[in-house]
Amino acid sequence: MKSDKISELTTNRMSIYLRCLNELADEGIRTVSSEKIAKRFHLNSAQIRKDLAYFGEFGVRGVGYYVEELRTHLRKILGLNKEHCVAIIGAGRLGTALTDYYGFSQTNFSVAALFDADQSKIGQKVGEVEIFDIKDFAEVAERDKIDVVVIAVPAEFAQSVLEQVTNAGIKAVMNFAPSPLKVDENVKLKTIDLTTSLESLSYFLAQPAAKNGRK
Amino acid sequence: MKSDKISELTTNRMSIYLRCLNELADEGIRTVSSEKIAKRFHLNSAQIRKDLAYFGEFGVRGVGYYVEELRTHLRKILGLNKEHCVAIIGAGRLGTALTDYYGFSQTNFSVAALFDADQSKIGQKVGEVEIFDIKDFAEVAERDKIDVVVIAVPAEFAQSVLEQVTNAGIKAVMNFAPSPLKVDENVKLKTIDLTTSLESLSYFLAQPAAKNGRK
DNA sequence: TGTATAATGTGAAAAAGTTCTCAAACCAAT
DNA sequence: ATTGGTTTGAGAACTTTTTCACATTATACA
Repeated sequence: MKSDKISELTTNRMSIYLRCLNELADEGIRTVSSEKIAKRFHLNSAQIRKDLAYFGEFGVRGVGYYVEELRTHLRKILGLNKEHCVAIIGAGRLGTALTDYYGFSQTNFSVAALFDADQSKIGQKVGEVEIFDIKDFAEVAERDKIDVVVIAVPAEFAQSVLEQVTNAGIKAVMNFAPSPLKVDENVKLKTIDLTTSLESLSYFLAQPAAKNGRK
Repeated sequence: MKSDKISELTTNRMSIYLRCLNELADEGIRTVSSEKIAKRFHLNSAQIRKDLAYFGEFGVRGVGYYVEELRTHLRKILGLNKEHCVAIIGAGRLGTALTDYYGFSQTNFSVAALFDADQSKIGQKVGEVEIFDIKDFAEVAERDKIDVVVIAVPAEFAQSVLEQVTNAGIKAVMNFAPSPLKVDENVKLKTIDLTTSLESLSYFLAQPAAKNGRK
């Protein structure tokens, strides 16, 4: 274990491993080898071992990993041993859909508040979640202990929203706006760029190899 | 130019470059250097040049790139010189939100159809887009020339939906289900895993360095 | 025409990420 | 105990990706 600087590729995989272990645990499996995980979930066993080893010696040689024990470690590592409160900025189609999506899921994330600039929306509710004026973000975020923000506003507003929430002390932001955002290095920004993803599919279809969409 | 095998990292960036060029073009800028693009959009100029050079010699030494010309090249490379018809499987919150999201945008992608298994939804419309029975996918996809599919169904149904659409000849799939899917190698699958993204933010918050969400 | 400045395209170096390999450690059975 | 079969953890080897450095080509202006 020498958790010097762990790459995002590794931490993303940790999340995947946790999901795999949850499935194994549900089936009552008590121990599992990296090889078995790899086979079943189409992963690479050496990579699983290497990733896990960054964080500690969780396995037992000749045996493998104890499923419950490893789950506990992974949850701890991923900071899932505490609740996270999410605010979504932008109460449009995407923002409201995400409100439900996350609220639904039995994870450690719960959507505590929605924000918008459109006065006609403010005060309304999406399920249990109230829509607040974006102007009041700092105040509401403080009160509701928001620690994660999702940006679901049009591209042209994304940068200013980002600045507003980081100024209010938010350190983790997930951005859906197709816009290149500049952010302080002590803040973690994760951009999910649907346009780029779609265009990357389009690129694939345009290659001669992919004999195109319809057969 | 030696487009042997271009990495997905490169093609994703091509999409970003196109977006940057669109912005420059809107401002009436005619030529631009890789250095100027890099400065303005927080990118790396060497990488821009290297990425572009995989596809051809688009620049002029001492001058830079002609904005309009490069845009045309990028659109062609990304297969954006033709319309793409998208089908979304799963008419839940996320699926319907995406229907609007893409429909809205002035891109080359238009959502032609929604699919669901829930009989009560079939026949209804989301905006202009009708909801069909997933059983009829092959038929409707053929008729509407669907070439891209978005999977927005619960994780447990994702694999079977994927198989159904690839059997119908679909070659490009974007998946929102947090599920490790197995796919034929002549099909391009792009998974957007919101759970993993959130947990990666959670990991960051759990690090001592990030002195946590609320200040 | 010649000189100075600008900026590409590319080979080489560096950095980052993945896979291989195997000694060490564990378990079960004799 | 000893042997044989497993499986981890980690160094080494390999692959991929990014960054550097600069020869080459273009423009502008004296």
